[in-house]
Amino acid sequence: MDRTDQSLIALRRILRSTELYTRDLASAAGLTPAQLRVLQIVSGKGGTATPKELSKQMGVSQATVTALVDKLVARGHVARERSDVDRRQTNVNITARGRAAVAEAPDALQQRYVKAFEALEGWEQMMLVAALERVAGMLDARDLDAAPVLAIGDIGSSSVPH
Amino acid sequence: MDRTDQSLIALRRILRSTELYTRDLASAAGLTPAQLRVLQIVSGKGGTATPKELSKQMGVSQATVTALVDKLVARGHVARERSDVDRRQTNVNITARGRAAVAEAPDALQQRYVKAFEALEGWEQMMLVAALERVAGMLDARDLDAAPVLAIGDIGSSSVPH
DNA sequence: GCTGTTTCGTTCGTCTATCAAAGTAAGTGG
DNA sequence: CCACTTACTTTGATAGACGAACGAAACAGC
Repeated sequence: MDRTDQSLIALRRILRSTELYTRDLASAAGLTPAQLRVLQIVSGKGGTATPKELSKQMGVSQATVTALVDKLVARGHVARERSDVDRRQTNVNITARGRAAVAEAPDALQQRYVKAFEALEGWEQMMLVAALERVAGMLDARDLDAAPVLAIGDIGSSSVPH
Repeated sequence: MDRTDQSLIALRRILRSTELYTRDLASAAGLTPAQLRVLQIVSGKGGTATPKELSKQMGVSQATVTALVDKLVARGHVARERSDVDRRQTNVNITARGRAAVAEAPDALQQRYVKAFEALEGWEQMMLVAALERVAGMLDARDLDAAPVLAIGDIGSSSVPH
C-alpha cells in the first residue's frame, strides 16, 4: 500500500469517527445533528445570524434552514426577530436555553481529542497543525471553478484565517 | 489562538469540504450519498456483504440498511441472495451496473486531493500520513475494523514518545 | 428429539432533512 | 410607480433514520 492510500484511509477514519460521533452528540443533547449545527453557528456568530448566512455556511437551501429554525423556535432554543435595518431579513437569535444546549452538549469526542492533543509535545502539536492545515488546503474547494455546490458559502472567510 | 484551536479549525475545514462534496458526488452519480456509501462498501468487500456488516460499517440500523438496499435493488445496482451457509443471512451482491456506478463516480475531491498529495515530496507525504493517522487514532477509540490499518509509526525521526 | 433464546433480516409507523418551485414581502433603480 | 432583485417562507415531494414488532433460522440445554 502506498502512502496515498494510507493517507486516504486515515482520512476516512477521521471522517467516519466524527460522523458517527455527531449523531451521538446531538441525540444526547436532545437535538438532531443539523439542528445542533445551526445552534453552533448562531452561537459562534455572537448569538445572531440570518437564514441566508446559515444557508451559506451550512451548504443547504434556505428552505431547509427555515425548517430547522422552525424546530429550534418551537423548542425555545432560538427566537426570530425582524431586522430593523432591512426588514426583509430575519435575525435568528439564540436564547439562554439555546446557549445552554450548546454548552452542555457532552462533547466527548472533542474532549478526548483535545486531551490527547494537549498531551503531545509542542513540536508534535505544531507538526499536526501544519499537516491538518495542509490537508484542509488540499481539500478546500476555493479554487474549483466547476463545482457550484462547493462554491456555496465563503468557506473560511468567517472563521478560518489564512 | 492556541494550537489546539488551530487544529480543531483545520479539522472542521476538512470535515466541511468532504461533507459538501459528498452530496455533489452522489448526485452526479445518480445516487444519494447513503446509497453510494453502500455501493462503495459492498464493492470494497469484494462485491458482497450482508446487511449486518453494512449496518455496522456505516453506523446505522439494519432497518435503514434494508431501505437503502431496497432502493439499490430497484435500480439494479445490487441483488439480494440467500446465504447457503447461514440461511438467516442475505448476501447483497453488487451487479455490473453497480460496479460501473462506483467506478464512474466522478470523485473530483479525491482526485484533487490525490493529485496534490502526490505532488508532495516523499518526506512531506510521510509526515502527513503520520499526522493523519495520529489524529485518526485520537478520534477513533472504538471500532478498528473499519480500516485495514495499522499502528501509527513514527515518522523516521527516532524520538516519538508514547 | 423438543423448547426456549438469540440472531438476522424485514416490515411498519413516524420523524427529520432536504430540495425545487411557487409565493410573499421588502428594498432598489429606473 | 413599475419592474426587478433579494430575503425568507410555504408547499409538496423524496430520502434517510429510528424503534418496535415480526418471521425465520440457528443454537442452546436438556
